[in-house]
Amino acid sequence: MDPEALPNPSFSELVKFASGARSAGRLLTIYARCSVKYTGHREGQIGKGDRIIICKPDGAVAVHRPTGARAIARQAIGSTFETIELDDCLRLFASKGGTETIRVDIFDASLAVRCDAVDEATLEQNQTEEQMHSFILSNPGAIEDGFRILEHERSTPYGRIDFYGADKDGNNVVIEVKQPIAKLPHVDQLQRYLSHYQSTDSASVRGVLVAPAFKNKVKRTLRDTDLEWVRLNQFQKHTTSPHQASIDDWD
Amino acid sequence: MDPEALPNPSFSELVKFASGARSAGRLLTIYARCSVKYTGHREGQIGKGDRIIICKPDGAVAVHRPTGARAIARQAIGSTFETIELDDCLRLFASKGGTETIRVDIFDASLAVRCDAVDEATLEQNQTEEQMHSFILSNPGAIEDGFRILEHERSTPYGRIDFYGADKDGNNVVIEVKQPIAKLPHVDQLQRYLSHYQSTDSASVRGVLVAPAFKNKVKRTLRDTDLEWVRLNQFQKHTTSPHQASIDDWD
DNA sequence: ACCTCCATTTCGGGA
DNA sequence: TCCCGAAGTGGAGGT
Repeated sequence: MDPEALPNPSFSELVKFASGARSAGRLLTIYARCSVKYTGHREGQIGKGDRIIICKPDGAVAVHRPTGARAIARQAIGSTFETIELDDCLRLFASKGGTETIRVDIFDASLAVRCDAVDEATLEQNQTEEQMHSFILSNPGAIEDGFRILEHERSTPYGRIDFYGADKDGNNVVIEVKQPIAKLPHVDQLQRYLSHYQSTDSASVRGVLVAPAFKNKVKRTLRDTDLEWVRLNQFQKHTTSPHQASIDDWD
Repeated sequence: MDPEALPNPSFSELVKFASGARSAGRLLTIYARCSVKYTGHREGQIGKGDRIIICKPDGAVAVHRPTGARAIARQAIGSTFETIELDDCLRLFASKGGTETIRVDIFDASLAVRCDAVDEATLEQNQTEEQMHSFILSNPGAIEDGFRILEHERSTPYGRIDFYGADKDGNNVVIEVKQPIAKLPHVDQLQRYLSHYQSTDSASVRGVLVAPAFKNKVKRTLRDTDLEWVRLNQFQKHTTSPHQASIDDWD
């Protein structure tokens, strides 16, 4: 990654360092006491504190505080980037589309690092809803005996239905799939889809929520509203794993 | 922030450096070629690539790729942290509650940095739902003439209602507030609250969605289901701002 | 101390 | 390009 570190940079050194990183397409990180202000769908600001500012070659910016899993502020991919030296601070400014902006005022920079970074790998995820969809497509009988899929991802004025199908008696069935656990808003979603058919179709349409796990309140609500559920526990997360994950798990 | 940088560390140097950072409550960042694997509600993995690994004193971990506004993997606050030297890699392992784990296998570390970081500032945000709540509390008439608030944040078996009140004719009203724009799931939420009162109360209860903006589909759905909406455009984001934000905006 | 529910934001896919 | 849904964290409040 060939990192260059610049300790205790002056503002003018940092401006040069940053612009060098940008033009070379390098990843830039700055360790500094700074304040942040941003605009966009939301506006917000935060006073001075010690933070790590990451400026990525694709225009994304992330500012991390010393606490919390998430960045305190960020800027989307494709932003353009400026630096300007003011009286008491060095201002980093990134904007996208004119209204989405982030402004980082650096009062005291302790370290700047720029490096190359190549990352071609793609993330693979398990226990996703998409995997449940694939499984159901191949095994419609897992929903119930005789279930047939009529349409996958069917569009309606009230949103896209995961599966539209029919049971062995010819009733139509709306299936909503959830991962990792079905909650109250998911019951609402199923209700919304059903309300479409109940207003347009005369025939009865069944609604089924499919998930590896259900909150108790969800089962009760489903019962109260004449909806059904199917538990596909092969997609359950490993709470009952034979052993806890540990650093020694080899792979 | 008193940063220490350790360029091209060996695995054993890095182990020592990391454990020193941890015991001193310092913020640690590692620039390295690594692969990541995590478990929790979801499981996932990503192959080798150049990334920045941030290990925070509160136990949070974030791994950033050279692209994208978000971290590719993260671990929540309160995790405990181990490092172990294996044959071909240095393994960082953080876990919380036994099932939520992240494992970073470092194959080639280019730089490690540890530093102090103090950040006492609190984030101030505009255009939040909470601000709309305050406004409505002070100006219930903004909902409609004669509207009275009976209860703010009223708990029900189906969730917490933003405002429960009464109109000038004595009808009860359920208010659901949304920022920055009301979407279909928010209509569902309002319906869910209303279904509670429609099953328990004999009197009619009105449902009103309040937001600075509404999707067209939302207005149509509200009309179809005999619900109402109120637009509070003073909380609208500044699309029509007199000037674009720029680096020269002073404050 | 855990659980539940909700606000919030980004990302990806489809229209 | 816009719209919608999936996904994951944090925080507040209740048990």
